[in-house]
Amino acid sequence: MNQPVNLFASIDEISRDIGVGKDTLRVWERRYGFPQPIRNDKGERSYPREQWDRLRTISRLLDRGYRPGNVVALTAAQLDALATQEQLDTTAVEAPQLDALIDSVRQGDVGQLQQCLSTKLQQQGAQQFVLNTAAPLLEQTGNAWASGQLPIYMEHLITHHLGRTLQQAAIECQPSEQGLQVLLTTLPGERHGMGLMMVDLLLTAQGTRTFNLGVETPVDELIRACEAIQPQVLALSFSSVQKRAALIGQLRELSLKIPASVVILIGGEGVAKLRMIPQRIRVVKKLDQLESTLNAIGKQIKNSS
Amino acid sequence: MNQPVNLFASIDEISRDIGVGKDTLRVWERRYGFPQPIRNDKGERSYPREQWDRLRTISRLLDRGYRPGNVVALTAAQLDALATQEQLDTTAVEAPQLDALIDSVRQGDVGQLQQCLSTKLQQQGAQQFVLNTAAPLLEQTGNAWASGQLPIYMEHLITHHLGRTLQQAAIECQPSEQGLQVLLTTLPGERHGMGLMMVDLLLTAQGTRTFNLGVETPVDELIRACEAIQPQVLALSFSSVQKRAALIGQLRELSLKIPASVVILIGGEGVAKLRMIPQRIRVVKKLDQLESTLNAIGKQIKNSS
DNA sequence: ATTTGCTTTTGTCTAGGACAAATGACTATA
DNA sequence: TATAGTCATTTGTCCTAGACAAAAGCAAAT
Repeated sequence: MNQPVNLFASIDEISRDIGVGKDTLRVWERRYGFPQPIRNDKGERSYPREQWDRLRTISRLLDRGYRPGNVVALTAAQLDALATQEQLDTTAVEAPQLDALIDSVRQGDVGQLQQCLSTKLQQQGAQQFVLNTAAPLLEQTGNAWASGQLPIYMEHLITHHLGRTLQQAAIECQPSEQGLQVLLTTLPGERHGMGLMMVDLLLTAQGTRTFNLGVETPVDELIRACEAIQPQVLALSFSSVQKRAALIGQLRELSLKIPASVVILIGGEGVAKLRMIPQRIRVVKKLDQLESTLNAIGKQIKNSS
Repeated sequence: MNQPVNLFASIDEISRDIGVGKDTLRVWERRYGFPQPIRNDKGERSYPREQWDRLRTISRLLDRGYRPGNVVALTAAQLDALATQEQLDTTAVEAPQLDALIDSVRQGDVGQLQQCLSTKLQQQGAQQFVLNTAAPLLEQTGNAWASGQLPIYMEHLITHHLGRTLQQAAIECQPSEQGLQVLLTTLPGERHGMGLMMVDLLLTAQGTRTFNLGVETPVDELIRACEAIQPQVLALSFSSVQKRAALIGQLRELSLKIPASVVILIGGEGVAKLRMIPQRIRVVKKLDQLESTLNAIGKQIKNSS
């Protein structure tokens, strides 16, 4: 009764679920011998549940910087060992409380989640809420999902309510009329909007006026948006970077074509390892550095004007 | 200065932007002779801006029920003729006001947009706001984008603020403790969450308690979610249906494996043409029928208990 | 400690074939 | 007139196997 319902999944489902291209899945099979799906009557790949789970773990490890050649071919046991080790390494400060939160969702009590988030928001204020609750909760949830402890629908549920709370908080902030104007988005390929919303709230709470374009704005559109809105800062969020080359290219294009008066800011876990970043682009490696960075920019602009 | 910046786009960009698979793009080229991208120095397809625009129009027409064989090979002029015709057919009631709204965004005045949405929400109340403003605005925006009148970043901007307004409205509603509980999501492949949010607000405004799982919840996860949350109603939203077969299959699976006590509700533009829908699934073809349908369900459940 | 060059790894693209599901047109039945 | 059944056509997705450039790792030299 509580068994997984779909024992097998198509390459399309797998690809979407773990965020790895179909071509890549096929080439892994060719090169590393894993995954090794059975074929259905049409000759199409059909991935058993167990391989699906394993691929999910692999995908997570790749996000952490491991390389396919070193993890794709590992046995399930080796993989789990690595995964738990990784997870321990990054356990957050407020872990127990967040675990309790996730547990409440696990038991079907969504009201509890919503209420708890609101309470924490009240207690901590917007900025601390983002740094101490929202970000770690997201991380924790992701870990729980990756290790199969949390079904994806619960991750959805948590994400949704977290987003809701963030947005509400942002609406309640009164942006000062004369503060900085920040244009906020992600580049094509980055579908995670959560980081965006956290940044949005952080900035809004600080009195900055934000224009959140949502996810995946094409570069040329972004350039046009800058011309139309004329912000002082353009902030881009990256959760994980798959195509470093494309990204660098896009950044370079931006740095050439965006008016020099606009400060370009990039941040998120995905940019930590990047090199070859064009000069004028400033990197914010951690969320808690955002505020000070922005203050610095504010002063800088004030002085120069 | 106001010219498009990227004169050429890769197959990946095109595919993501217009929502058509890469394989499909290649096979269109083979079969219909369009698009006919030039090749870059690596031999890869490189789509000129003009073909990109044309593909976007085509994609829109396909959503309206046209078939590839009949529209992909058309000349740009023929295509435009068809598109404008289609657009005229569906012009909404409150069009002029909405056009003004879109115009304000076009001129870079986002504050105006946000404020206008809030005002309309206050004036009309949640339900009328969804029916008369949100839904038509989305439609109108989509049309403007498809015909190239509105850059995609503006569509993003509008969508974002609309979503924000909807969520805020939903938060302000007080769900009655004893009303219906509705689980809300989309199936994998349907990435449009806007319909979801509109439905969420409509229901919440009505006193229903909603659990919004966000987009693309896999079927088996959905089944588990139903077991955990035990809602009275499961509502699924579809904006456009690409793979009818897969959808019907998923619906059938749901109808078999979801407890019989749960009413399954599907709605959205995508389901209007569906046949072969399993008996127990109820279809809501238009947003304004949602309220009465849900009331009926509420009574039905009350009587039977 | 940073730059330069070399080797291996890795993701994505290409071509053309195949096939089942979906659609549309046509026919036969109530 | 409407509904159900049959057949041909249309259409999206998957397949194989090869190719290649960009990224990452590593070593040597500045």
